[in-house]
Amino acid sequence: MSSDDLNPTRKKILDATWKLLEANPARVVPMSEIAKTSGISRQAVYLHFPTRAELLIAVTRYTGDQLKVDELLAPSRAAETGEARLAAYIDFWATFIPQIYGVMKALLVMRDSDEAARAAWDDRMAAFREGCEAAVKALKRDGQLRAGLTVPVATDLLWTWMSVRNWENLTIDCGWPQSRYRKLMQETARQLLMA
Amino acid sequence: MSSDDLNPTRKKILDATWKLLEANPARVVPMSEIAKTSGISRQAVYLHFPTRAELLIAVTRYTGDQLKVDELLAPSRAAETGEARLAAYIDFWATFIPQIYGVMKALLVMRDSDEAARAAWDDRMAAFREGCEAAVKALKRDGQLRAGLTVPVATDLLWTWMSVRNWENLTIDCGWPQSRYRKLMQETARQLLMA
DNA sequence: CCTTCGCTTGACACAGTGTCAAGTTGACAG
DNA sequence: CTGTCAACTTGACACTGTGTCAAGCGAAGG
Repeated sequence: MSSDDLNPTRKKILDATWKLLEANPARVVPMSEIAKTSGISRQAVYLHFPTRAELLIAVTRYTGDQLKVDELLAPSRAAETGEARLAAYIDFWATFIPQIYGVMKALLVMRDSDEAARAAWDDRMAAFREGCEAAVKALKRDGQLRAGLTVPVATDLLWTWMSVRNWENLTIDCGWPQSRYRKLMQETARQLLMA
Repeated sequence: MSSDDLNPTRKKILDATWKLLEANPARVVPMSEIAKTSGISRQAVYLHFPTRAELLIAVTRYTGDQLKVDELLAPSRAAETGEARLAAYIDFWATFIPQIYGVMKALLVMRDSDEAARAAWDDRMAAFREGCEAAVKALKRDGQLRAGLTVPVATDLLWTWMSVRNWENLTIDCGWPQSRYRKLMQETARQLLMA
């Protein structure tokens, strides 16, 4: 869908932005630097993306398309049991986060000061949340959901526990290798949600 | 200790900043607004706090002093069993976070762009982490720590799970009332850490 | 040949941080 | 009473970054 926007200049900008954000997720990359890296004038960037927020949002969609999210999600969707679905979803997410972290972080930083960025972030998070909810519902269906947990509350828990910020906290701040993150997320999500 | 800095102008600035941050945690409050609210010229603020980061750091210390953290921590420190210590610590934290959220959020926003803010945040978080570690060690001592968890890993888990960002996520984004947050933190921390 | 589209160049307004210099005011010491 | 000093004020400035505007340029296509 959004891959139709294959305008070469636009693509150059998106690629440059992605690259810069991935290289330095914490820093707020100025538009001038994005322009320079794209090999394009600063104004041309504004011609394609009227504001910084719109550029970030477009990059978010772009990375999603490039990474073929739907394919990565297939195993989770195909899972028979709730338990398997949860495991597959966590696996997907643990693979996915590191690849989009730079872009998501940039969006997250803007979220506090920009309405459009907030909406874009919330939209992405809502999609992620749906995945969590589907897993939780599958658990519930199989009678595996821990006593005392309703579907929405369990979804909140899972969604929060697997959030980008927690990934950041555990891998970047605590220095966990990706493998440990993956393993412990599997284990702890079970502890949190299952009977 | 830092309460000795009872210089009235300084205090006015700290109070105004605290108030403004608490009133609107997300927004980046400009120095000019802090000055106006303090009833003082913008330059005078810079006379007391050379940079925005130093002001935020001072406010963080100030709020800690005002809220008598040590007193609030007493029940946790006095706990006999590991389980009681964990429960008391979570209780402390669930009471404490909402009161410092505005200030911590401001520090968190600056953390990504300012070295001093990063250091201040990390310092506060290290203190919080020590509390987590003490609780985890008490659990370990009592043989209550879940099999397969080492003290540092369990500390990372607890610390991450109880983080300011997760509080923000659950109460502000998910809309949980404070009571539910407290109750579920107690419950889930057990699930995560205990045998 | 002339238009139009996509881009460039260079200017500008605006907000916010941090700096600087000169002036005011009030307290306190001699 | 006078002089001094510290704390504060006023008003300017430089700098960075966003977003806007207007004029120009070059190549593709009617």
